[in-house]
Amino acid sequence: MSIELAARELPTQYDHEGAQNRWYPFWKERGYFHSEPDPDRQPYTIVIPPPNVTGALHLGHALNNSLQDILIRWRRMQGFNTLWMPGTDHAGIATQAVVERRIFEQEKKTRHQIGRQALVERIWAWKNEYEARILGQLEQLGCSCDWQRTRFTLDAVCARAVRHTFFRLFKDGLVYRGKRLVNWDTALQTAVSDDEVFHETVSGHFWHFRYSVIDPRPGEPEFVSIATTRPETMLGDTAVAVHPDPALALAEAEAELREKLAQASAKEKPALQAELEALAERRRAVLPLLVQLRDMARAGRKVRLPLLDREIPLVADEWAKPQLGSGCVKITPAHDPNDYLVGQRQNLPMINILNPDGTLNENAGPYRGLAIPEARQRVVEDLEKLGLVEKIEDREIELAHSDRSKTPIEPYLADQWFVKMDRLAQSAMDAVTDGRVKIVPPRYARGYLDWLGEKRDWPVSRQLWWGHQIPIWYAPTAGVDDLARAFAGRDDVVWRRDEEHDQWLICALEAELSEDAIPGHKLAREVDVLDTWFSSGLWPHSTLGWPEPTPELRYYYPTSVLVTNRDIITLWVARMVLLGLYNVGDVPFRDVYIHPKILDGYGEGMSKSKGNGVDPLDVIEKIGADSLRFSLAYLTTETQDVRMPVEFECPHCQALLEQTKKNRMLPRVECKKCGQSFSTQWASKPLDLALPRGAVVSERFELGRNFCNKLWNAARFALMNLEGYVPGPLDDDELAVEDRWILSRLATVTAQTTEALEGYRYGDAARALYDFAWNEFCSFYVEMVKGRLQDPAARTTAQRVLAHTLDALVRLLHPMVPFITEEVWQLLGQVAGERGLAKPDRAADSVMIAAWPEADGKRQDPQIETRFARFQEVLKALRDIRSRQNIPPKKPIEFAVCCDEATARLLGPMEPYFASMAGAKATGWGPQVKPPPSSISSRAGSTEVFVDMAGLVDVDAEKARQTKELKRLAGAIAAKERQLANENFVKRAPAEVIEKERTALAQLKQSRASAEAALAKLQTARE
RNA sequence: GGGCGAUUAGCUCAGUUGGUUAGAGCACUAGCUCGACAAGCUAGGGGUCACAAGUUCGAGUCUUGUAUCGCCCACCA
Repeated sequence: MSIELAARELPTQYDHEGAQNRWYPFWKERGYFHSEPDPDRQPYTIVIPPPNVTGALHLGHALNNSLQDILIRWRRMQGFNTLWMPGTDHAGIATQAVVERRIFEQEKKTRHQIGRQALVERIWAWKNEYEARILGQLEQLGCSCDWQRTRFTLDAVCARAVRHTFFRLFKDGLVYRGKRLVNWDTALQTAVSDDEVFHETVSGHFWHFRYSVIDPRPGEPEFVSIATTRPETMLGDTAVAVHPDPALALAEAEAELREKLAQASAKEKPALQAELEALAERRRAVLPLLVQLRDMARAGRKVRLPLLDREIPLVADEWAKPQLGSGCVKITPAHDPNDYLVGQRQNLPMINILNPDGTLNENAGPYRGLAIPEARQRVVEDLEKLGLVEKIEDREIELAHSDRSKTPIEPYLADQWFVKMDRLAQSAMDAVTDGRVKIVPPRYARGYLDWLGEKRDWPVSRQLWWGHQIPIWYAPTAGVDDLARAFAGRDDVVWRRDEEHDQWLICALEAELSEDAIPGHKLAREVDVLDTWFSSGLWPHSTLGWPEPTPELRYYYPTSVLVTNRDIITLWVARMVLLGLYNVGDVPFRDVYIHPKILDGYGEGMSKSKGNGVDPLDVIEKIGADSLRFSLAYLTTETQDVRMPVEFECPHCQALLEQTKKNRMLPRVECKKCGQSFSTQWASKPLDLALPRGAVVSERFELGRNFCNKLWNAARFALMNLEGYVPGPLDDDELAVEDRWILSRLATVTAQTTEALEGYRYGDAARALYDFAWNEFCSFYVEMVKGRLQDPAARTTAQRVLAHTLDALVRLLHPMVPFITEEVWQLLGQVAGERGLAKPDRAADSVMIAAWPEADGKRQDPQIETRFARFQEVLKALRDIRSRQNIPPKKPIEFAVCCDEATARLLGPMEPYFASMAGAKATGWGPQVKPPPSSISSRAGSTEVFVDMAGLVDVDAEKARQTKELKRLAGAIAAKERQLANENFVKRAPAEVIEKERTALAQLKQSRASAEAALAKLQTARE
């Protein structure tokens, strides 16, 4: 069969599924993804932000990984030795919470009923399932990861890095154990970090209580008033605070308010005014009392804590704001972050009243054993009986909730492990400040520096079962000599005194210490595990084999770029920088590229916990990974997040159903149009899964789909026309005008694409290629070359340029659309195995390993591009006239162009193309051209195109158009004349700008004259 | 409360050092099955560039303020 016939049999629609199934295994089998250190080549390395194994990937991940793959594929083609390190994150608390919830739903068992070992086994099973799914999704996306190096943050290699890091930190005194107030999740019974807490407004109350002053002297108040939103915490009160200088504090508050008032808008003023008056009133009414209480506090006076009958001191502390409430505040150091600070400052006892499960402990006296809500109710009732409740207000409260269990957070005093941040944080700040790590876009550096600048110690222990167990053993009874004897000669064991608990802390590097490692004493293993960011913070070097000085570590580290989103700049990026510097002595990556976020149709970020994450799987199945990837790249611009409204496609009637907030995560949906139900990507129960599957799609991906299809058909055209292709050097003298033009454009676009990718400007690169491929290659080059492909004399050169241009285009597009470009590359290889202009070469076995095109500056030809611009203008004018006058597409027309000599010379060689592309025959061009007696005109820049109508004119339509045009011109001329009449403009604007404006005005006037003439002629024609 | 970003066509978004009366995709209208492509081709309609003031010969672009939306951080006994 001839090549042409074979090509004709290719489907007119790109078969994405076939290409994906063909080429991914092909690449993988040939080892293209794999990288080995090679000192002769320059490395280019990316470590994947390891996705959590909590669930399947969504479109946000699809974006993140597409962008990485684009960089990796592009750099690979540029000749770098590229490594893309894949893997997944155990995601400690998140994964454990998901699995615990699942077990509770299905078996009604808590983790304590199941036990540590069994639960961990269940989580491993979950991890295996989702890891496989996630890695499969990455493959479907086309990611060219080095799968042989796949890591998991909890695997043996990463575990070893964790042990070594912790050991070093412990040895250097950078990790310590201490009591701190933590966010306690009473459901999961673990501390959670600030980042795992969200606030929700709930309606609650504000209770005002009285504590009686002990032995009030004459003139002294008998009570102090305090207020709280959590009455039960009063059981843990250890003081009542009043401001040390209430007068000054009030004055300052007033001054501040006045300043605000001075700058406030009229709308805000009344409220501020009222506030100011209230403050003045307070100064009169409350201040004396506060001063008195302050003096009492200084004298060491006490109040009686009701219910528990405890004496607690009055203290003077700035935390008590005289402008708020009664001006006095109860202090519960063990259950409130601010009170905790007061407790530290004032040396107050810290009384913990809670058990880990959220019930009250023995410190709560008679309330012991009650859960918080009951305790709250009882405390209020009992205080009411004592007449100590002043009033109860309704109030909206921003209540902290755990992100994981969705239950309220209790501030809770617990022993935790911390990493000292001062030195480490500083090192990470310096790395960004001095440019060793470059954050793109640069505005994100600020948040990073601010956050690190606080240098808050990092709480790293979690009371979980899923994670890296902290390698610490407690020796409460042993003495320092026992330790020295037991671990004599071992440099893999270090110990440190824990004064607070009067015990030794022992850290072992890799060995597990047995209970009786110290003869005569019992060791207890720390049961807590490390924060998940501890192990992911090591990711860039742990995956490369650290602490071993592996060839990989030496060669690939520091990695080239980290591609991630802004949510985890502090949590993760900052930790990687400081731990990388600490462990390896160098930054983990040169660049950090922060990409946009994918938002759902309601502007909310996609996340697994919110449930609005859309699995890209439906999109890939429906329109292919290439379409998805190209669309995402096209949408990746610098400042704008990507809003991605999605729809369900009913499998019964193909209706598109909007994804609403309500239905967005439902396992089954009922079609509004046909009434039948279908399952969605969230289905998990057999009953739902049995239904036909409705895909989640978004019309926003049609851009990519249409583009891929356009590319596919351009390739089909080329293949159909490469019969008899003979490779050979190109003779520049034989190049037609369209050849020179497309080669010029190709050189420019190649440079633009490369430049855009270098600056992580994906959207620019995608746009440049989209416009070139569609509007230049397809719409003009292919159309213009058709004639020569039928002409035996011109065919060879035309084929060579066509094959070369397609070849280059496919290469440029490969990083974004890997599958279709490979498909085309392989097909092209069959008919044109050797390609290239000056000296054709055998094409690479795969476009994936083909060389990235270099912009050939010598091919850039401004003159030919100007010629094309003129040509395109005239062509558009002709088509415009044809369309407006309803001249049938096939009816030949004749036209003349009135223009200057230079333009005439440019247009001359284009004559045949007017015939082939607009069915129009030129009768003349130049300044001498006179309009035919019956003609329609259209202006294009400085030229005017006349089409000989010979009785075809639709007079009314044309008159309307010319009138409208005249109006537009009048406006434009007026604007220009105004500008040119402005003395300042003429005086100050650069000469070239003025000249440009003058020329433009002259042109506009000329256009107006011809429009008037045309209109006049139409009037006559009518009569 | 502090910080960051946004506001341009019905929708989703581009718009470079300030320089013709502002562009794309989708949607819409009209016409096209001509040997690459109807997921297409050709043409068209559609915008007071959020608002106000300022700088400038000239502002979508720079400055200030206002409004609205989103995100991050902190805090609210």
